[in-house]
Amino acid sequence: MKRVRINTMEELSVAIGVSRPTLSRYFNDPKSVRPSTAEKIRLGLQQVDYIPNFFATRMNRESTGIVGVIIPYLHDLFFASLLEAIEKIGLQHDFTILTQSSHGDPRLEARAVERFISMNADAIVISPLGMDSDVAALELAASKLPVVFIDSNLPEHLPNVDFVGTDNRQSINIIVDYLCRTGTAPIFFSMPRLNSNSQEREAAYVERMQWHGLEPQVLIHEKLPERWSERWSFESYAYQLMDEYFSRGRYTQDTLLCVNDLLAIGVLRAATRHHLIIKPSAGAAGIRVAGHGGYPLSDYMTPSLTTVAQDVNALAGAAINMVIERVRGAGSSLPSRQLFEASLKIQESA
Amino acid sequence: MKRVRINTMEELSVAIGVSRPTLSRYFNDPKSVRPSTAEKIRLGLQQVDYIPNFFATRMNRESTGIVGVIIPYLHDLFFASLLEAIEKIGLQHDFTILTQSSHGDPRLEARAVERFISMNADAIVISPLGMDSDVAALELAASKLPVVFIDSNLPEHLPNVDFVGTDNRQSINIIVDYLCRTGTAPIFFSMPRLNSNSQEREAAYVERMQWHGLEPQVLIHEKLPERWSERWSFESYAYQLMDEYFSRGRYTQDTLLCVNDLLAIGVLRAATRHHLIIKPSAGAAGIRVAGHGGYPLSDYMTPSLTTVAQDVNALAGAAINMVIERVRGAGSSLPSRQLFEASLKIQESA
DNA sequence: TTGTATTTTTTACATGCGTAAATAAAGGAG
DNA sequence: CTCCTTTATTTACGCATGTAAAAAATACAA
Repeated sequence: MKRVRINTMEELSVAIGVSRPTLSRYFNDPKSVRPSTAEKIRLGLQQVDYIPNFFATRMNRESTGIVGVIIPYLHDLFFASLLEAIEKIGLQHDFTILTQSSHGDPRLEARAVERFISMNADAIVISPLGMDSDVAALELAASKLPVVFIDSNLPEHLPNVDFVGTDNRQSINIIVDYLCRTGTAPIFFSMPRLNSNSQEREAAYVERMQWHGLEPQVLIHEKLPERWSERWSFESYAYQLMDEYFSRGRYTQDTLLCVNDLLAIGVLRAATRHHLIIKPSAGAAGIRVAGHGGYPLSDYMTPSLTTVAQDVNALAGAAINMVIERVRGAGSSLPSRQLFEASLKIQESA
Repeated sequence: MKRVRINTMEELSVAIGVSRPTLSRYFNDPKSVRPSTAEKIRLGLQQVDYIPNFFATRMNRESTGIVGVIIPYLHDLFFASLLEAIEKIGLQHDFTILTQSSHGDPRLEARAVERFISMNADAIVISPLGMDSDVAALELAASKLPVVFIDSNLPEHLPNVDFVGTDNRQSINIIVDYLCRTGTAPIFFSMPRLNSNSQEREAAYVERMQWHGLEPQVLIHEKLPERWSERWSFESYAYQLMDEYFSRGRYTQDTLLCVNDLLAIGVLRAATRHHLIIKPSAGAAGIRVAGHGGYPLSDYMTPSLTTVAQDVNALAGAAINMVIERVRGAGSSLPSRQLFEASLKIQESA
């Protein structure tokens, strides 16, 4: 900790003996002032405690360097790892990453969007809630600054919005193919009123099953919890539902392909509680469970979860690259849509 | 979405027909203008798209309403749930919660602290990295605004910093007592160079074991991963270490009390991979595993994890209350230190 | 040495809004 | 209807910095 407490650049300028604008230029690019001046400032800064005001530095500036990130839910490790990847890559590009969680609530999502607009953020990277998102707020945002959807999309595709996500058709195909090849045909387990991914994956599942000449079977309950937060508690939802089914002896010898890993974790837990035989050897009867997403803790489940892993780093990198392109570029290019392949992760559960 | 695009309050004032300062007062408190004027403004706002500039509104204001939250690590669900609790409670008190993750890196932590100083945040709520934290940066922060440590503390207690945490002595006592009562005495499994909690818990463990007249036994490896991010990957660290031990037949019939739940999850996974008998019935030989923290997914492990659950909501609520007190109050009161009890959560693993 | 071209630095204004002080309007009593 | 009190609105200034334009300093050649 240094000695003198300096609060404004004005104070600093008299303390060091250069004009305030010169300091301003130095902070934005030390090479934009004469080397002797830069050295003088550098030495002066070592004697004092000075931190430029965040708001003032961003008030009258063409680019704030802020990238706002909005995710639906913090306690889903998929989003946590996605966010970490975005933060790390964004940091490398000298962006200031600010994050808001919508807590599964569309009103909070809309508020977060407005907050980033009000900050003149360079761009917004958002994993939208989906069905329930406030489309008007997102449209307003897209009309004012670059918006990149990541991982999930809105039902009605917005113009002027870029998209980075996983190729659900590819990912579902490889997991369906694997499951069909190694045992009974999978039943697709989903949740209603989610985002674009759940719909896309279900459609891809149905299509691929028909391609195999098999009858698609979708397990989905229309009844949803009332509260937003519970609506996104996949694992507990799946556990409760399957616990009931298993008690009645249903689905105990089937292969369940879950729309995401958290659902699969809930299913797994229900299955182990009911002492069901998981991933039976050839010929024997038992249940198999597969997920989708590549949840960070899937390796630590017992049995470890067979899934298709999304490439979080690729998604994050692509999103930041799109932001850079929009910020640098003329901004008149068409909205881009970038899909990444997922990789099959065969473990113990299927 | 509305019609007219309005960018500044100035534009809005001519559009509605009241002066700009009147609008400013209306936004800060609609009741501070005449009802007829308020109604006029309200109607006018429905015709336009206007979002006040975030920076400008916080520039020349006594209180910014911003509470900065800094957590070490996003992909630890304990911190994720802590953060969610803080955000929700903070929101109820009309604070603007901004979050930064230090990604386990003390330089990023220091940068986050400086960022919130530069924003004139009303307060900082931080779960410090601990040993590796930049003390100077935190001291500087504490000299400028209220700082509340949550969950973990620094080795050297800073003056002027409030603390909200779990009563480690109480939590360790109840889990040690339970384990001693129901089977072999626990071995304490920890990681070196963590935060204050690991030291406190170890000390509490040693003390309680001696109180029971038992020999304390601590399992700890001094070798740590080089990279910050890996240093905080508890589950993989624990898995690798215990996998090796189990291969050599060590600890396969002991009771392991882990300093946190993620370590326990790693241990559990190693144990199930080695087909060890977990939580043996009375008399039989086998391993028991207990954690500490109340990790959200501990119910979904197989076997489900026996642990002591920290009260995340209580911690978050107390932290926000301290912030409110510091902001409202004269601010001259002594630093407070508030500890919460944890509750024993007996499940399948011990 | 002087004049010109090329940096650097400074002066002056801008950013969008909060807020104290000054002014105007409304309300009520006589 | 007039005057005074109370409340509401406006004028004027401030916040901490960025940045274009003007002024000064430097560099270099003749």
